[in-house]
Amino acid sequence: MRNKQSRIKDIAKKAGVSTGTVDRVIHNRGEVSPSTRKKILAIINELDYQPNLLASTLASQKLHHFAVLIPAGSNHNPYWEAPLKGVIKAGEELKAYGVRLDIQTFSQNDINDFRQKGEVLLKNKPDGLLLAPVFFSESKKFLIKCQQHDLPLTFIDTQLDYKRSIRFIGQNSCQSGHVAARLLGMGNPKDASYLVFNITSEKDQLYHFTERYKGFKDYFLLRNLPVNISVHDIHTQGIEELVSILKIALNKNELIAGIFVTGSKVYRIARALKQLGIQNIRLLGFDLVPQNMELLEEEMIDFLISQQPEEQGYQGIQTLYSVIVQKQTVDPVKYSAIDIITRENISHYLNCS
Amino acid sequence: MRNKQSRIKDIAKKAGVSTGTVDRVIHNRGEVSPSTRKKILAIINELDYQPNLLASTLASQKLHHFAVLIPAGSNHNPYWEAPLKGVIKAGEELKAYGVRLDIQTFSQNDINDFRQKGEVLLKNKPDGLLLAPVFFSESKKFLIKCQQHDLPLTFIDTQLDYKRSIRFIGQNSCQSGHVAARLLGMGNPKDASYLVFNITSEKDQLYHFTERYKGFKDYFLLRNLPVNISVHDIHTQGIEELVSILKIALNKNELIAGIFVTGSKVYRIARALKQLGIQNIRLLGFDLVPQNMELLEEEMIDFLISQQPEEQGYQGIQTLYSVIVQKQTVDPVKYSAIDIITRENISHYLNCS
DNA sequence: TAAAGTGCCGTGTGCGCACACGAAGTTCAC
DNA sequence: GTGAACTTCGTGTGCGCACACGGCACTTTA
Repeated sequence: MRNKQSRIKDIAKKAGVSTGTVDRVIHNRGEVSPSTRKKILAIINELDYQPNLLASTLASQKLHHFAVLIPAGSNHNPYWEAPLKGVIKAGEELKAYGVRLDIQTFSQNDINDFRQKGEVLLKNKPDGLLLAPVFFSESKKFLIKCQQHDLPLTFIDTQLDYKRSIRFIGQNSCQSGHVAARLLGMGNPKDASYLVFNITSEKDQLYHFTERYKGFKDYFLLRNLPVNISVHDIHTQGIEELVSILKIALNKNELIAGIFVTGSKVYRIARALKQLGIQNIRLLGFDLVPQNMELLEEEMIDFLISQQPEEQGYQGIQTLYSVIVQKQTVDPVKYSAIDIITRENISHYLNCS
Repeated sequence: MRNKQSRIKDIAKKAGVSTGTVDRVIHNRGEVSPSTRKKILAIINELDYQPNLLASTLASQKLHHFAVLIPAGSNHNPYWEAPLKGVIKAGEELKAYGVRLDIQTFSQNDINDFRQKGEVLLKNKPDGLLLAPVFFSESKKFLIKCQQHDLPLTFIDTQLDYKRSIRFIGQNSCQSGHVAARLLGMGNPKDASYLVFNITSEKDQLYHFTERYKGFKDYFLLRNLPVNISVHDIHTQGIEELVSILKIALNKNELIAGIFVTGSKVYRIARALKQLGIQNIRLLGFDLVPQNMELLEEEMIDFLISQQPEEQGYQGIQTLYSVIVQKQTVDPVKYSAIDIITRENISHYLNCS
């Protein structure tokens, strides 16, 4: 048990060759006769040789260049600050391993910005890319260029078809809709009524919105619950439209048991409800952005569903490293946890360090 | 931006001394005149020198010895398999950094086993210890011996008073009781009735049970909800006692809105309910052990609250390393997230790799 | 004044590995 | 049978750091 890790030198001695030859075998650099190669491989296997990563990265002064292309966080939608934080954390950790990040964030409202930043990144010939392809068709075009560079990449948040895709890291949106349905539906009559709001200003997110709604609806369908769901798509910024829709819905005979907001703008519904003086309708939305956290604290929002965005950014970079540098293999899809946040457990989801 | 990390050699050249002198300053090994020392420190500051961890650990062939003393997982209570898994994972990662783990698990029913394993560990003079002090008074005695060795340690699961305590990693049990109350109480009438079960076979866990119950009760108190809570302490193994208690409770006039099990044995209540053919009572308990997961799947259990046990083990070891070896400082308490698990999101909490 | 002691510092070696360079041995053409 | 080309392998150096050793200048002691 106490025998130290075996080194290249040990293998060499045992095989009766020099360390250089062993090294050539390990790195498949040829110039080794088949017989000695076979002998050395056998010994490597026998000793269960694990290369010393420290010494290895220290000696090979290689630099690895990873590009990051994700939306910028804004006051209006600070969500993307979290993945960025994770990316930076991973970057710090991997700095000693010769990893250099080239991070570009683009405005969520500006397709041209996305295109420009993308081109800047590709110019530097990165060894890998972390991409959040929130603009669907523009991302498609961008991926064609990536293909030309034979650039391996990981997706976060949204997944697109790409030949050299290493991994998708993000939420199973349909399943998070299921969770939402359970939390909103719990304890309510079988034929309760629910409101669903898709509140969007940017073009992106549409995919997640529809998938979440699908999951929500299917939950009740699968259980044969004859619920009443009315969906509202909101594109305006003000609160007036929301207030009037809520007013109309509440004036109907049926009881509204819960409100499902398919994205992070749930705080706007909460404010509208506040304005109307309504407290007793269960409200659920997504993402731990400050506005939501505040209203969760006030109990105007009952549940938030989060997807560990910081972890996604972190894993995105770590995955690039372990696959591109360490040549490991990973599952092509990694779904993030669907965290259920209430006023009572929110504190544990804040400093994820 | 493209300047490489500065090295000891750079500092030496800039200060007009040799690398040996710089090294002596960095490691406070004396034998340096105050004036050159000051000069070197200034340059280190100016260049924002960060030692290359790879080279550093590679050169100093130090071995660090960490001991681990936690309960063994059993068929009866497999919970502790999870922290162990985390411990082992951290051990693998730190192997290259010269960390060696000495892991001892003890039977949860056998105080003597705990004592013996503890003595074995101390004999090897570890540099640090990860301890789960589930036996209260015996752990106290053990800590006195640790004190004599001036042994730094991290606690997981339960915290005790100890001078050289580095960190406690575990759940805020009171707060998890709050979460339980919200999930069980949601949508129920103000004066609903709840059953609470403390199911214990071992002596441990008592602390968590009472804290969780306290949090549960306080939730309703704080909101002035005149709920009706009846508590049952269970020490038997069979299902009969549970069935009869449930029968009696259900025959009363009041409606039972939810059942709160303060520990991981919630599956036993679920089985009793199943036997009685009762479906519509909300049931909540703790920990992702296989029995519970199965019944969550069947929707006999509505919620499980988990505390990231694998992460706790992992963090416990990582903390030892960063504090003892890397001389970093950490908060004395690190509460784990209070995960809310339902049938719909359980899959994301299984393979935490 | 020589010997012994002290403060301060430079040099050299090695950690395990990557990789360049060059030295043997072998094959082949003429 | 001689040189060229190729195959196969060993040696040496350096990555950034830790640490042992020894050396120089100066002071103290007899």
